[in-house]
Parts: sequence; structure tokens; C-alpha cells
Amino acid sequence: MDSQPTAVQRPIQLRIADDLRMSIESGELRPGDALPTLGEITERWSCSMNSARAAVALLKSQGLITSGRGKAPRVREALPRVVRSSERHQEEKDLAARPMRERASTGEAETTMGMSIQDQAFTSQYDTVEATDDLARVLDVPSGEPLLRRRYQARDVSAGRLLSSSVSYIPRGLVDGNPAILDEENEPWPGGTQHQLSTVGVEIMQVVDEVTGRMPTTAEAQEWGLPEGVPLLICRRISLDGDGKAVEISDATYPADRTELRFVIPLRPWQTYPPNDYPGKGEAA
Amino acid sequence: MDSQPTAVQRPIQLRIADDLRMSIESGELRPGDALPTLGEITERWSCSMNSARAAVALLKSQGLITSGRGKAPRVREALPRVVRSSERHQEEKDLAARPMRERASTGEAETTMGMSIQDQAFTSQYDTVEATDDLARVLDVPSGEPLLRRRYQARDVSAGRLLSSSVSYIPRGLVDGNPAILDEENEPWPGGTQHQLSTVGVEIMQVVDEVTGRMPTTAEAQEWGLPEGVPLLICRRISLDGDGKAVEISDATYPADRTELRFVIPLRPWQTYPPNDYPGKGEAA
DNA sequence: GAGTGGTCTAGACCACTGT
DNA sequence: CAGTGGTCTAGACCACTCC
Repeated sequence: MDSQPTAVQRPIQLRIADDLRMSIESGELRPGDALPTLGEITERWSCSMNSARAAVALLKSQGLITSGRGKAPRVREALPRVVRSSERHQEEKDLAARPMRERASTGEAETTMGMSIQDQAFTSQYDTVEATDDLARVLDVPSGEPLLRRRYQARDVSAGRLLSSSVSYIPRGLVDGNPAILDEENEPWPGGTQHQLSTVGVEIMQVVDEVTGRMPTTAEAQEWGLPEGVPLLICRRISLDGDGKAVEISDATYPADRTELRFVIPLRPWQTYPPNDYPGKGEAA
Repeated sequence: MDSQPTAVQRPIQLRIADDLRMSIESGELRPGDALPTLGEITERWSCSMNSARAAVALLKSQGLITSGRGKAPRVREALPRVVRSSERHQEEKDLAARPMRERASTGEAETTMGMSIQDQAFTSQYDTVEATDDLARVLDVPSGEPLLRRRYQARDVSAGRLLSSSVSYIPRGLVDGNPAILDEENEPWPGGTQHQLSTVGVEIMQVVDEVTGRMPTTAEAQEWGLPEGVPLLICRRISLDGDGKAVEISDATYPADRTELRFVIPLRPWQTYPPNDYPGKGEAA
């Protein structure tokens, strides 16, 4: 009579975690507040230490709370989100057509995120790699074709943690015409990639951003200084020329707890205003 | 001599997890392959069951492996990703201007994702809510202003799991002019929201998508049938009229392991081709 | 130094999978 | 039914925080 066919009894750790979550969502526990200690949990729910731990660990893995040795776990406070807008693509294109003085001055200020520029360390590494099947398909070149790979990172100087990270791929055949592009000593190039490509006769006419997400590896979490339970946003930017041919791929990762990707899409006006009819129209008043 | 000041010894669970991860990344363990059993792990790394569990649990929380009672944990196989493209916004706008017959036929086929339409159950619920501070700010109305809230869900009929879920908010003041819009019995409305708004004289001229991500709650993971370690993509779509005024907000959630959000951004052509100059240009040959 | 959480062990019971 | 992983307990040691 008492035993249900499924879910005989919800595991104690889940019940604890749900109760705690409700305390948080109801506002009983506010961001920054400390959770009950493990000892208190064992008492209140009459369970073992390990079950109490498991409950807290679950909430941690869901990104709800912070933790640390010897410190009481606390309800996580939301970080301000840095907005990365798709409008930057057009701005960079406009900039590329400006005189060099102007291009040089506007250069890398883009990457600031509430930090002054001297607190950040920028690195760029150039090399040539063979196109993987994945990259070759998008760039429409044979697998194994040589690609110029450029890796960019910005780090917080004091904490040593990653602030931004991206990898760009361009077919060598496209840029071999201008050896200056192949030299990482020329970074930061005034006017960015779009100006670089202009020197070999390429104009980017369309950008496609492909966004998805996943959990970081242990190593990634450490490099970014990510708390547990924070996913990464994965963004692949494909730049196309006037013929719709992909000329550059740029893969970037962003911590989801402090990033918002914004895409602004203009729509063409209606040529004729939509007809004002629909099912039920004019039936009952 | 042997004891370092920090990180005296990396926790055994992390070492196990890293070793297993390397096996996966090197291709030694391929997608679908079973991991070593807990017993084997305790032997190979001479640790306790719980440490072996902890290592496997870590990989699970990073989305690398699947698991289940009595079943060996396996290397997760990537799911095919459903692409949601920003080009749909323009397509929906174009459709709204078509005759009703055409609008009605193209209606809801959009949501298919490799499933036939009769395997899916669509629900829509309408009600009126007061604008939260958050919504009010974006829609530029006073807090507490009445909003038409429309909740849409699609479910896999056989498994009962969520396939898509979104919530839309429109100020009541905008749509009160056409009571038909307030009636959920009129779903699916032929031509969608953009046609609905056209009946009260509103034309969407710009769409802004704001994308971020987070881990699902326990309840969300269950509703979507999400394996552990899979984040949600959070997408807020803001529709603007010709004056740049926000007229609709639509919040949607997507499982990151089976979704790709794609944004296509056209760029305006250069008016003047960029000058071919940069630092170092013409110095050494 | 007292109290906290992080790591780890040993051992138990149960639900489920596969044969 | 044997073997597996999921849940849970009790108890230990250590690193760290805060007082």
C-alpha cells in the first residue's frame, strides 16, 4: 500500500537541496547570505554529514551558491554581465576604412570590461596548422590545407585569470599575398582583421555567429577562475566575403555568468501591409 | 623537500578524473564506450569506492559521460544540434504580409526538429500579469502595468519531455484594441505574433536577441530530460517597432547539448576602400 | 584555537541492467 | 541472479577562516 511503483522515496539529498533552493527562491535566503552549516543540516533533516554535503554540492553544481574551505557556502550574487554586441562587426568594418591614425587609436580599447587597460595583459600567438575536417568544411578548402591560426588571450594581470580567449583561422592561400599579416609582431594591427583582409582584396559582407554552450573542463574552470556550476558560451564567428565564401573562422569562449551576447537584427519594411483577417474574425462580436 | 607549499597533493578524485578525461580526449575511449567500472578504478588507482565515484561524478557534471543505475557509465555521444536561425525573424515578417491561406498553412511547422508533427503536443496559455521591474524597464512601461503573458510549450508525446518552451510578454495597452489577440483559443494564429501585432497597427522593424546561459534546476533538468552537465541557453528576444520602442519580449530556453543559435548579420559595403597602410609598411622588404 | 568545509575510507543496502 | 552504480551512514584527517 505504501510503496509506490516508482520513486519510492525521494533521495534525502534531493529533498534537502530542494528545500534549500526554495529558501533561496522565496527570498528567505538572499544573495550573499550564508547557508546553514553542515552540522545544522544534519540536525534539521536528521541525515549524515555526507548527505548534507551532497545536497550542498548539488546546489553548487547548479551555480546557486559559492563555497570554499573553511568558509560557509553563500548564496551566489549575480555578476554584472559584459555585453558583446553584434553591432561591433559593422563598427569594425567602418573603422577599417578610416585613416591609419584613427584606426590605431581605437584599436584594442574594445576589450575593456570595467577594467582599466593596464590591468590586462594581451597575448597573441601566430602559427600555421592543417585544416581539420571541421574547419575545412566551413572554409571550403581541402582537409589538411594550411591555415593561419591566431590565438588571442587577455588576462587579468593581478589574478592571472583569463578575461577573453579566441582562436582565428584564415586559409594561408588568402593572406600569403601580404606577408605582414603573417607576422605576430604587427599586433595589434590598426583596424583589426577586416583591415588586414582588405590589404589582400577581401571585403567581409556578412558575419554568421553560431552560439552554443557546454560545461568547462577542470582546466578551463581554473584558467577562467570560474566558480562551479557556471557554463561556457561557445561562439563561432564565420566571416563571409561578397560571394558568400567563408574567409575567416573565429572561435571564442565566454563565461556565461558574466557575459551576454547581443544580436541586433534589422528587418525589412513590409511592401504591402498585412491583410487584417484571421479565423473567427467578424464571427461573434 | 617533497612537500610543496601549496597544492601538496592533488586530490585523488581529480587525478582519476583527469586521467579518464585524457583517455577520452586522446580517443582511447570513444563516444559510446563504457568507462572502467568503479571496482576497476579502485584497483587501478588504489583508492576507495567513494573516491572513484567522485571522479566519475565530476566527469558527469562536466557533461562528458552518461550514467544510470546498474548501467556502466559511457562516454557521451554528441547529439545532433537543432539550428535556430535569426533569419526566421525576417521570414516570419514576410509571412505575416501574405494572404491568410498561405499564413495558415506555414503556421507551426517551424517547430519541427526531426520529429513528425503528430509526435508533438503544443500547449499555449494566456493570462495577464503585472510587469516586474525587469520587464517594465525593457518595455518602457510603469512597474505593475498589465502585460499579456503567453506561455508556449511543445512536448514529445511519447516521452512527455519538453521540446521547446517560451514566454512572451506584450503590454495590454498595445493589444487591447483587438480582443481576438487576447483569446488563446485563436492559437495557432495564422502568421504568428507579427501578424497579430499588425492588426493593431504595429510593425516590427528590429529584433534584439540577448543570449546567455546557466545550469538548469533539478526540476528543469527533469522536464527537458537533460543529462547531467548540460547547460541551458537563455535567450531573450526583444521586438522593436519603427520608433525603436520595445513592443514584445520573448524569453526562451534551449538545452545547450542539442541546440545551436545562429545569427546572420549582413554588413554594409565600404563607401571608400580602406587605405593600404599600417605600421612597418614598406620598411624592410 | 574552535569551527568550518574538503577529502577520503570502509562498509551497508537498494534499484537496476544484463545475461 | 550476479554485478553494477546510486544512496546513505559513521568516522577520520586536513586546510582554511574567523575570532
